[in-house]
Amino acid sequence: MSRRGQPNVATPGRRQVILDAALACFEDTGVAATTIEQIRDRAGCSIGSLYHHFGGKEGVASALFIDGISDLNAGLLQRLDDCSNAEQGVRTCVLHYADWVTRQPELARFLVHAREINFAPEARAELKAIYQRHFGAVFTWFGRFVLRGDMKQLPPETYIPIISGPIEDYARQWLSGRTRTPLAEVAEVFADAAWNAVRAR
Amino acid sequence: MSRRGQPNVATPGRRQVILDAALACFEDTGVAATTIEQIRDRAGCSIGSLYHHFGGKEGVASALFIDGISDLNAGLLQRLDDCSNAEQGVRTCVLHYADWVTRQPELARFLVHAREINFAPEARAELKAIYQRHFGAVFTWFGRFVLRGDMKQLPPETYIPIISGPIEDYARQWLSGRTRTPLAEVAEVFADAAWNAVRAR
DNA sequence: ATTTAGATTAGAATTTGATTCTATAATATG
DNA sequence: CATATTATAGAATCAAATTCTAATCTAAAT
Repeated sequence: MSRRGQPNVATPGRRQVILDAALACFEDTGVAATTIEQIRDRAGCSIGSLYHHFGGKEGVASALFIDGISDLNAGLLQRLDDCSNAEQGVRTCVLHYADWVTRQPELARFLVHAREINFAPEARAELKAIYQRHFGAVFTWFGRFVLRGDMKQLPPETYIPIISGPIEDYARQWLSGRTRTPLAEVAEVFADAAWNAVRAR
Repeated sequence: MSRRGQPNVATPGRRQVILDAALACFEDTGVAATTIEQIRDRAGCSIGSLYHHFGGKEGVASALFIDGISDLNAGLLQRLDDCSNAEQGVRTCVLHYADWVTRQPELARFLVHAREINFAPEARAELKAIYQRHFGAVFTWFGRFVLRGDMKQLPPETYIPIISGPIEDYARQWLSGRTRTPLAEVAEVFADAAWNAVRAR
């Protein structure tokens, strides 16, 4: 017997199961080194199913990446809503990143190390749109404080690196184990540094 | 005729030829997507030769990475020698990085996007040693200015992210084409920001 | 000058992993 | 309940990585 396929019972969450399995594999083995077979095995699905949903490893990675970035971004915008001045806003950018990375280190590790993935054109386009929307909103939020003279006037493309660069760099180190001090313990230092770097004086 | 191998005339520079070919391929196709065959073809060597020298794509990448980092680090230490106060030192860290990336964008692009590579244990150990030596030297250089009270006293592991994080983040954007303004045009802004973030006040 | 050991090169053979393809079953829709 | 669509399975195929053996070169020793 065992002629051909014996598809499973309906598994509506199959997509998410595969994503979770993939993240776990990436965490264990590294993105580059995990094989489709490992993901398939961990997810308990067939090759066919995996390709049906995602079209390959790159597709799985894209989906994971987009989900992660979207969550990170949405959280920041939410917290900015509660801020009422430039300093609070700047500090929130830094602290939110630290919190988010601390809360989901596996996903954060993936996001950080996935920068190099060759996303397909569609995924790239979607990401570009996400970034544009997000940074558009962030700049709108901060714009008034620059105009009002609370923050230095700088070339626009330099604000994000100045404010977020340091905490992201430190997070990368922490996530890869090169540093032990938890993010929470140094986040305030980075928040201070960011504010000192952009405040009008 | 053409029974077996017909090794070439001695090619002492073979190692470097392969490294150059690899960098060119990585630049064209991306690290993940270039195949051994492409590198072999561009280098004009055999598979055997490539594996003999590097043991595979990962080995080629490691060697390239270590060479690049070493050059970057050495350049900084050299330039720090000419600095005589904390502000000069901090600014030099930023400006040197900007210069270096501008001068060899291909290598820089590789370094930045190679973070995710699964280096072999030996390569990892070598890199760790390189970093320890380098950052040891850098901390020695800056230490006196912290003691003297010219710079803020901060958790030691935060200085590098604060000073170098922003320019590295911007460089990553520039290298991947998401930003047009050349590094040289914004480097001073990042140098100012770095100094403002760490100066005693 | 010969011999020998180690380093370097070559490319066929093998292995491993990615991707495609066809068949089967589940689910939804009229 | 017929039909279309979606989801699943896994064998077959394809492509790339890696191994392996043989040939050639280089340099040191005699």
